[in-house]
Order: sequence, then C-alpha cells, then structure tokens
Amino acid sequence: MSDGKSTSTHETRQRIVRAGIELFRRSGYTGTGMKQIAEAADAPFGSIYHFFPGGKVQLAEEVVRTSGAVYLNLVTTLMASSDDPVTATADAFTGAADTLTELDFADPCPIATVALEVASTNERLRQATSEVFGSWIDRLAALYTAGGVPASLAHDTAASVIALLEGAFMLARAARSTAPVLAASGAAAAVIRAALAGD
Amino acid sequence: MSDGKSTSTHETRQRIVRAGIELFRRSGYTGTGMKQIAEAADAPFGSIYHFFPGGKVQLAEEVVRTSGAVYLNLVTTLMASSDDPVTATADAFTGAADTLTELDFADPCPIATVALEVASTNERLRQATSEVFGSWIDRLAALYTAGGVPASLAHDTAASVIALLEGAFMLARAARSTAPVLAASGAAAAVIRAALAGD
DNA sequence: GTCTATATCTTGATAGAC
DNA sequence: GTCTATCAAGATATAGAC
Repeated sequence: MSDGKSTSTHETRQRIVRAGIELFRRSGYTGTGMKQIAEAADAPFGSIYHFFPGGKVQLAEEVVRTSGAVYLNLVTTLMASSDDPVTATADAFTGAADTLTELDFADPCPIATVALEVASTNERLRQATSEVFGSWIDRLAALYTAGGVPASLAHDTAASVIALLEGAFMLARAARSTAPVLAASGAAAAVIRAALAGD
Repeated sequence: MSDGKSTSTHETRQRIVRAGIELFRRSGYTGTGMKQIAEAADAPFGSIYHFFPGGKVQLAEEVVRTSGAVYLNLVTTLMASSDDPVTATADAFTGAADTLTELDFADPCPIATVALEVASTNERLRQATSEVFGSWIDRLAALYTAGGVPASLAHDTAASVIALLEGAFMLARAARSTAPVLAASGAAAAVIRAALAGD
C-alpha cells in the first residue's frame, strides 16, 4: 500500500484470477479462452502473460488453488452452524441448493468441470485439483471426528459426503433442478448417522 | 445385410460414434477435435459430416444417447447380481473401482465430463445428458422398489446413489486412486439401508 | 459414399511500440 | 506495466474431384 502503482498491479492480477474462476466454472478449462478472460477481467490481453508467463496452465493452477482455499474456509464456516454433524451437513446441502438457483445453475463448485477435463490430459493441473479435494476432505474429516464420528471412519465418511455433493451438483446442473441436491441432503445425513453408530 | 455396401456404411458410422465415446470420456467435448475423432475412427474426415450433417453437436448428442443406453443396460445387469439391493449396489461400486484401474483412470462414466461442460453452454446437449441421467435414476429406482425400498423414497435414493458414484469417480480420477469409490461403496450401502428402514 | 483440399475462424502465445 | 498487432497452429465446416 506504499504506492498506487503496485496496488493497481495487484488489482489487475486479482481481476484476472477472479474472471478465470467465473469463466472456468461456467465453460470449463478448454472451453474458456485467454482473450475471453482478458475481456471479462477488463484487462489488456498482454497483461495475462505479464502476470502469468506460464500461460493458461499457470493461470488455471492459480485459479484452482485460490478457489480451493476459499472453499476450504467455506467448509469450516458451514459446518460451524451446528454442533451436530448430521444437522450441519444437511443444512449445508440445502444451502447449496439455494446457491445453485442463485447462480442459475452455473457450477457451485469452481473446480469440478476443470477436474474432470484435466484428469487424463494435464498432470500438473490434475495434481492441483487432487490437492484441493484432499484439503476439503481432510478438513471435513477433522470436523466429523470432533463431532463424534470414530476416527477410523471419519475420512471415508468425509470423502463420501464430498462425492455426494459433487455428484448431486452434476445431476442438478444437467436437469436444471435442485431436486438431486435436496435428495442428497437426506442421503448425506444417513451416511453420517451410520458412521456415528460405528458402522 | 442385403449388400456389402450398406453394411460397410453402418460400420463406418459406428466406428465414428465409438471413437467419439472414447475420446469424449478422456478429453471432454471442447477438448476433443473432429479431426481427432476421424483419425481414431480410421475414417476419412469428410465422412463425419456425411453421417452427421449437424456437425459436432449432433455427433456429441448421439454419443451421449448411445452410451447412455449402453449404461442403462449395465445398471440392470449389475443390479441383478443379488436380490438384496444393498449387496448389489455395494458390489457394483467395488466393480467400478476395478474398471477405473483397468481404464487407467479415464472416466468410467462416458457422459460426466461432457455433462458439466455443456450444462451452461449448450442447451441441446444439456437436455440429452439430463435425459440419460434421468433414465438411469428411473431404472435404479424401479429396482430398489422391487427390492423393498418404499416407493416414496426409491427415486431420491436412486438419485443419491448415482450422485455418489459420479462424485466418487471425480475424486478418484483426480487422485488417481480407487479409494474414494471404495469409500462410496460403504456410503451407498448406508443410504439404501436407511431407505429400507423407511427413513 | 469416399476422400482430399481448403476456407474461415479462433486458439494460445509473442513481439515490440509506447 | 499497458496495450496492439500479429504469428503459427488448431478448430469447425465446406466444396468438389473421384
């Protein structure tokens, strides 16, 4: 904050990343062009390669990791809504259904489409998405353990809940209906109840 | 089968669709080129537009619907392995984990990547993926009802199981590990048990 | 119906003036 | 650091010989 220039620099860079987050979630990695990102960020085309000399892959990796960190915090916030992990998780799912409507069925998960696209085609980006998913699962597992789920089951339970959410988003976007997410809410509750019972 | 020519015609068309199925599952819709498909199908480039005058969208729609129909049969076959819907579903998940390894973590679901890519960008293809997902869910719901799940819960249960499978595939491909699918196997069993208990 | 050549457009990326 | 012009390669799609 010592001079206006560096602040402006930061802001341009930030606008590019933010534009990338929004476009990748709507159109995916291959479906989004660098020019499109520059335009959406209201930044000159050359600036993208100034800030991201590694090109599209570097930008995408930063987009994945940045939005991954934002959502990691979101997991913590959402799960704090109740001491009961069943209630907290079910509430998070119904909240996600509202988000889906607000976004007009753009992907509520900023990295899902990219994750599927790059899984077999770009090792560096695949690893980035893997680490982000892993961070969400680890955090959720810790919260479930604190909520009474046996430690031996917490990780598998957390992974299944994230899988349920991602899959429900996929079905919901395809159908343009929140019904799959609401159905998944009840299913997630059942999964956690079984884990709490030690099964 | 009255003459060799028309049979050969069918075969070329079929090879194109089959190549599309394989490439779309690895590289997605925007990530796969028409030339790439022609080459993989060992067909002349012009043949694609001869058989699919509607271009890439028409070909993709046929790929989605064709592979959707194949997998609809697969659902039936897999679920016939046991009279108990819990066992049959859990077995299907562990079998899917093996398939994932055999495919070297290419997408076992032929339409997942495409579904996310087109959900917000191509209405015609979105509808095709929606109808395919719906057909799987309806079929699975009918089998669950036959297996003792209350009719009022069968559809939501089936949708949740499909969501769990699709989400587990996503996490598994990103991590290049079958662990998420194996974890989801237990979770799916818990979801169905809860439904059988009427909850 | 098969196959090749090509038209047109868009992509990711670079060079260089300012 | 900003911005424009441009490159080479890729895309989808078409035209037309055979």
